[in-house]
Amino acid sequence: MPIPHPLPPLNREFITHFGEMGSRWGINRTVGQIYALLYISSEPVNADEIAEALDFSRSNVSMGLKELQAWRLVRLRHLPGDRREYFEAPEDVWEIFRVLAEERRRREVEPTLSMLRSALLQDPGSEAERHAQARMREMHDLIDRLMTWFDDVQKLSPETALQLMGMGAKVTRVLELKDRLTGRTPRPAEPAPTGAAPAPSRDKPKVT
Amino acid sequence: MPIPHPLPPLNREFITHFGEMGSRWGINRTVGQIYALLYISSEPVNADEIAEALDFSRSNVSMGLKELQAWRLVRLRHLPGDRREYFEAPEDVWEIFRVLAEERRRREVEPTLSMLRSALLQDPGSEAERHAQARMREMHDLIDRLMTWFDDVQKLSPETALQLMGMGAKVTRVLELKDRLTGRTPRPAEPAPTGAAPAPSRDKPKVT
DNA sequence: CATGGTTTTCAGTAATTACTGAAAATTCAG
DNA sequence: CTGAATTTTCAGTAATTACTGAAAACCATG
Repeated sequence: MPIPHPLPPLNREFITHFGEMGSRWGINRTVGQIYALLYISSEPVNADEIAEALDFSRSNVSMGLKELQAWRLVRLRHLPGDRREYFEAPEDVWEIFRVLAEERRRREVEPTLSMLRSALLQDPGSEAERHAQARMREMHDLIDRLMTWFDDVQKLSPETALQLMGMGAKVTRVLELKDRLTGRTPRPAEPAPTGAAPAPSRDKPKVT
Repeated sequence: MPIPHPLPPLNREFITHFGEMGSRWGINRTVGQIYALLYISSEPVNADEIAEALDFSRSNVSMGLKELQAWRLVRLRHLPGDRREYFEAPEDVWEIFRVLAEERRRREVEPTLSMLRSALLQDPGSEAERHAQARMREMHDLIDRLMTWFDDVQKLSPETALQLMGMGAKVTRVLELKDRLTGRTPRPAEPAPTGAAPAPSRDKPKVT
């Protein structure tokens, strides 16, 4: 079943919206639209169909697909008896979200962490630099924690991850209980590793 | 203590990097740089100092600051005996992260959810629309869950939130245990509310 | 309420980013 | 191999976004 032309209003609306959103998140509008189209299609789509449906030039579509492949967001398929390449988005939305986050991390977060780490190794030649470093350390530590946490969640199966989120604030009761048992009141920014605590902090080499 | 001019190399490097990063996340480069400057400054800074330090026109700085205020990322201060306005970033990185996320949610995520919800209410006039709707529902549900979860975390104190993340995968042991107790093996995408389960799923009106 | 200091606005321009068509490269069936 | 089908590249151009200087608006003080 080919892509209807023109696109039905619902599909059109979705695609337009995601083009818009893409551009707000630093992804170019046409790439966003192409992905939206793939996402809502019930079967793989080839480049010509995309160009037709969205009224982009063939070369624009080619570039967009290249970009999406670089982001590992599309699967490439070949239909028997057809030389053209067909593209599709993963079935599972959570998978898409995961890959997107992974890729952004690789491209943007990791370089930022490196930059911060290297800045923290230099010795400050002035008060301005000393203070800047202190701030950078705070930022580094937050990002680092967020990433470690994200690693953990990422390893979970989609179901477990969603379930975990479903628990939300509930989980904190465990923490409150733990705090009461180990007899301290939540205060310091540092997890303050309590010897007897059931969840000793991870021993990532901490830049200090 | 005024901003040194030219900026010391460490500070310069940090600022440049964040300008770059900003643009990759859909925030214009100069706004990113201005914020980086504020972030690493040990005291409030006025617009002229920013223009001087970064070599931007005064009007460009004015627009950048306006933007940052709209994002609620800067505090405005007045120093006694000085008519000019001084700006500063919050002390706490987690607070910055939180506000940023909140604001992006308000501006981009909520409109997307609305769009999806409204699309899901229409009745599909074709098979293409019917399938598109099914995909939209999946996306809606994922975003909705992520947001509910984020709400919960956001309510936590910074310390507790970081602590929670520090636990990471550990938390899942609780889930595994619970699954074993309630005698099911993680499988369905839906949390499948078990009557006796300690954490019954939230009852947000589900678009269906 | 006039004045100098300060911030904001905005039309014009510069810089960047996106898009296109034509041509080159690739791929594969015969 | 050859050539038709398909995809990619890329130089040129269009569209968008960012930035500036000059002027307007604002505002605290004498």
